[in-house]
Amino acid sequence: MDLEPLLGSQTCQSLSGTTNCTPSVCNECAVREHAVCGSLPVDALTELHQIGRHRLLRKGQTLVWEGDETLLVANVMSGMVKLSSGTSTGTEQILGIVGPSGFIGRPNGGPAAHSIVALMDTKLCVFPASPFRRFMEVHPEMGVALLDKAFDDLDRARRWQLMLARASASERTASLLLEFAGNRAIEGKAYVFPISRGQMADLAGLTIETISRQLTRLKKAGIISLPSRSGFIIHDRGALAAIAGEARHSGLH
Amino acid sequence: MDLEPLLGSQTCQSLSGTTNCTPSVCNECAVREHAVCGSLPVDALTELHQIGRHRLLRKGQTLVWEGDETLLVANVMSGMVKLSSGTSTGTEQILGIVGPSGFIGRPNGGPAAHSIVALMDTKLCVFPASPFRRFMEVHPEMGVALLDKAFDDLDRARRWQLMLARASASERTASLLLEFAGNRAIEGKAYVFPISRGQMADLAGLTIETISRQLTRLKKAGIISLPSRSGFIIHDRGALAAIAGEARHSGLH
DNA sequence: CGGCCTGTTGATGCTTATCAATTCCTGTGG
DNA sequence: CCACAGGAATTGATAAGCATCAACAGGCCG
Repeated sequence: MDLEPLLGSQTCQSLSGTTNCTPSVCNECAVREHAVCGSLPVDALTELHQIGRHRLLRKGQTLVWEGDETLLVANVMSGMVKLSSGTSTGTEQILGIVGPSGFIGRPNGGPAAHSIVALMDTKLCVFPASPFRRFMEVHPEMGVALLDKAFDDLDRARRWQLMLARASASERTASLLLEFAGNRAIEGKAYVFPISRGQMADLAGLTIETISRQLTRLKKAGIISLPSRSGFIIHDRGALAAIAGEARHSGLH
Repeated sequence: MDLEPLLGSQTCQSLSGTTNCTPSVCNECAVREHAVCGSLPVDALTELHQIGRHRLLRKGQTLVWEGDETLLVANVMSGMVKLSSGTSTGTEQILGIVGPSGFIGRPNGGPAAHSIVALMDTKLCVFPASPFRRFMEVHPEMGVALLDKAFDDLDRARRWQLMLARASASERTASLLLEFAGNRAIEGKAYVFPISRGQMADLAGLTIETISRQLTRLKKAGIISLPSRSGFIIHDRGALAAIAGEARHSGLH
C-alpha cells in the first residue's frame, strides 16, 4: 500500500557503465538539502536508495506504536507526524511534532518511546533499521550527520521546554501558529491546523478554551484570520513573532 | 589547574609487551557502565584515553561559553553542570541540568547553543572535539553509543517538556527534588540543592516564592526536611513520587 | 557587630482553568 | 441537494492557582 521503491524512478543513464549520478528522486526531493542525506556523496546516496522506500502515510495512520521494537527509521519529506505517548491516567499526550526534513525513529533499536502518527497525508523516506545501521557503519558521515541532527533536535526541545516553563497563553498560541506555518511563514497564505484544538492545548500546556480565546483575540487584532475551523491565515507575521517572543511586555495579552 | 592526564595513573603492567588491559582509572570510574564509553572494547578504551583528560570543574566555573566554537566534549563523572542561555531580555535561563554519566558538548562543532557551568565541584572526562571526531570515525560503535544517548536525552527532554506543559507547582517542585536526588533517591540521606531557589524557579517555570512555599508545604507534610537552606532530606520517597506524578488528584496542593 | 543577600512568609490581583451553555461545522443519510 | 445529528469549537461566568508586591528573618561576609 502506497509503497514505492526509491529506485523505481531513477533516470540516471549509465552511458559509460558507471552509475555515480544522483538518483533523480533525490534531486526532486524538496527536503534533500536539510535532511540527513543532504551531506552524502553521490555514490553513498545511491547505495542508501537501495535500502529505502518512499511511503505515503495517510492522515491518522500510525507508523510506529509506542513500546514496539524499532524496526525502521525515516525522513519526513512532506506533511507532519506527531510523537505521542499514553500517560498513567490513560489519556494520550503529544510529545512533539515533526515536519519536513525531520528524522524519526531510533537507528539503534530498543522499544519506541512514543508512537508516530501522521497528522495529515505525509510522505516519508523509510529505511529498515538494520540495513540502515549497516549503512551507518560503512558511511560514518551519515552517523555524524544524524548525530548533528539529534543534537539540533535536543537544543530545539530544550528551548521549547523553556518556552513552556515561562510563556503566557498568548505567547504559546503565537508560537504554535508559527510552528504550524513553518519557519518561513508567508503572510496571506492559507495554512491548515494539523491538529485539533484539544491537541494544540496539550502541546502548549493550555486548555481548549484558552486556545480558542487566544485565537479569537489574535483575529480581532487583525494579526490572523480564521476562514474556517481548520485553517488560518497570517496577516502580520512580525506581530505574531513579537507576541511569541515577548508578549509579556507588549500591549496585547 | 586541576588537569590530570588520564594516562597518568594507568596501572596496567605490560608484562608481555601488549597493553590491552582496561586502564585502571576507567575501572574505578563510577559512571563507566552508563556513560558512552561503557560499550567500548578494551583496546578502543585504551586509545580513547590517550586523547582525554580528567578535569575538575569547580563550582561556578564555566566549561563552555554560549556562542563559542565547540572545542571539546565531555562525560560527567560526578557532580552537576547546568546548560544555560541568555535571553532577549538579558536574563539568564537554565535549559537543563546534566548529572553523572551525562554527555555534554557537540562533537561536530559549530557554535555552542548554551553555556556549560558547574553547579558544584564536578569531575569531567574531557576530550578535544577534533581527536574525538577522528576516534568516532575509526570506532563507529562510539558514534552509535553517542547517537543512542542523544536520542535518550531527546526523549527525556520531551517528557520534561510535557511535565512543564501540564504540571502544577507541587508536581514541579516534587519532580525537581527527585531530579536533584537522582533516580535512586534514598530516604533519610542529606542532599544538597545544586542551584539557588531562583534557578530552581527558572527551571520549573515558577517563581522563587512559589518554590519556597511548596518546599514549606512538603516539609509540613513530613515528606521532606530542610535542615539548612541549601540541603534537604527525603523522608517519604513514595509520597514525593506520587506528587510528582499525579498531584492534581491528590489532597496536597 | 552590622550590612547585605538569599530565602521565607503574608496580602492582593491577574491569568488561566473549570464548569456550563450555545453555535457552527462536517459528515451522513434521505 | 438538503436536512439532520453529532461533535468540535466558541463564548460566558466563576473560581482556583500562581505571580506580584511587600515586609521580614536568617546566614555569611567583612
